[in-house]
Amino acid sequence: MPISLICHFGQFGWLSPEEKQAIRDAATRIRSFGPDEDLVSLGDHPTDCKLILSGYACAYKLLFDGRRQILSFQIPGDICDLPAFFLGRMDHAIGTLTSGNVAIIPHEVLLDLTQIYPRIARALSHSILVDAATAREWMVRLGRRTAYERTAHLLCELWLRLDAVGLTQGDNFKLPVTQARLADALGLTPVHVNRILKQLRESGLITLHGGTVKINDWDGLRNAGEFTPDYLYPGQNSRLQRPRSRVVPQPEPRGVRQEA
Amino acid sequence: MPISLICHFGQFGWLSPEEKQAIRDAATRIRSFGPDEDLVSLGDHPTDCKLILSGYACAYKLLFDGRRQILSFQIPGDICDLPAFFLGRMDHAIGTLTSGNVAIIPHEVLLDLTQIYPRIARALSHSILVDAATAREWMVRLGRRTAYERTAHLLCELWLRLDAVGLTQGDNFKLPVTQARLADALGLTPVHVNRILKQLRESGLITLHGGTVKINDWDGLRNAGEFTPDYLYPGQNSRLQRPRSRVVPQPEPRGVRQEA
DNA sequence: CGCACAATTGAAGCAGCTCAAAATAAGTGG
DNA sequence: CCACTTATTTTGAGCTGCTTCAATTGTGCG
Repeated sequence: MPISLICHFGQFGWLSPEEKQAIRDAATRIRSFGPDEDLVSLGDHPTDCKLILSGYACAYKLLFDGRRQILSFQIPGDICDLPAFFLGRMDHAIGTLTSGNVAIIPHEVLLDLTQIYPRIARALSHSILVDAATAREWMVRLGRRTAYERTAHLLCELWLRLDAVGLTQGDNFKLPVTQARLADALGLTPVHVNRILKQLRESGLITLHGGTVKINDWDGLRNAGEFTPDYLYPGQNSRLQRPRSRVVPQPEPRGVRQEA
Repeated sequence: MPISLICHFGQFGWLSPEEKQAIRDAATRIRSFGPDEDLVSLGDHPTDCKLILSGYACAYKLLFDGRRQILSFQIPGDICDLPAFFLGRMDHAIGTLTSGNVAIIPHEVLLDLTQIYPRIARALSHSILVDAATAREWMVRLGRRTAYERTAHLLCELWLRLDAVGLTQGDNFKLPVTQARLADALGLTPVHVNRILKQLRESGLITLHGGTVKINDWDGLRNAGEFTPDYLYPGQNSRLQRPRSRVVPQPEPRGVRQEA
């Protein structure tokens, strides 16, 4: 993906051309990544932000014995290590799911941007808050939904998020994610994910072939997962709509360092 | 709890006396609540924030058939509906667990405060980000830990959070929460929570009587839950330490309204 | 073609659930 | 302060959704 397209996605969708150009200029370089590597590791104190241009990543945490929980999927347009911009330290890791590339934006440059362009600060704030809302729904999914409901729900969420950044083709979307990784996201085993996907196929709700998901029956899938998209704040997250947040974060004056 | 104590807790622990007084003055009134009522409902567009002074509440979401997932516990010092200050709308509900009371702070007053006192803006921002980090650990708990591990982990977290606001007595803390509510937090059934608590008791890790938890074996409990407290950012969350965040949110100029 | 990884299927086990009842605690009105 | 009511905790027994273990089939790629 060319750098000129950096700001066509996600939370930057509703910025002005000037603001988008400022973000493009802020990217000091592009870094490509392969599948299954860590973009950011647990405990890191990054000094830059990574804006995903292409490819998919995920936020995750590990237990000592290797169990892994995926906390969110990171798609083009997402700044995958934005929490560390505010908190200074990563309390989780960011792993890639496919190959792709990211734009590197130094924290200090982003800081300046937020001071010059309040709407950019607003975009970052909004991203943090919508991520938190998505995490809340993720908790409900893990804690109180059956495997079948969970899977249906996640597929709905993925379609909607991908559609917001123009990465769907009608009812289809690419899901270049192994069933083992879906399992890590859903809190299930890979074997069971396989069986559930089979059920969803046999129910006629979806079709799966070659890493592409086709949603055949939107109402059915939405119903199966009891999916309501309000938590994604679609009216604001989408590039089709302008922001209406009343309140947003802005950076403080420089100089205070995070962590001893 | 008298209003003079409002700011002794939680994210306000490290503000200056002047800033604390400003928050005290911002509370237009105190409202008391009983157990098991909604402080804020799903879909609300609150115009004020509710700072818990005493008692316990929780954030939760319901499924249509009544299944409930508790997303976080809200303790004295927490502003339970802070996300709505930024996003305008509640994507979840806040229910009380005990009786208690809250200080009501109108959004517009809080907005002014954040503009006058950047450190207050920083405190709010920090609260949002630590809540998000806590949610990440909550997801791991729900998705990848066994019932025994989950319960041990949650008890560790609760002790630490309560201790940060001075609500522990040594290794003891009051947990005025029914097992059914613990179950909603842990993604389990009440019956199973009961059995797990029995196991924790019989392992000698905790003692339970009359709504009071005593942690007999900190190492054992920490180990059982594989608990590492870094996600709570204890160095900053505690009133014992001053903030070091580099970047914080501040409000934008007034006038832009949230939601159509 | 053949290697490595992913998807699929089967069979058996178990963690946690459901249903049901008893014991204990907590209110509550007299 | 007691008797009565109601909620909560506790325990048992059986069940099931998901897991574990293991083997087979399919698939992308050098």
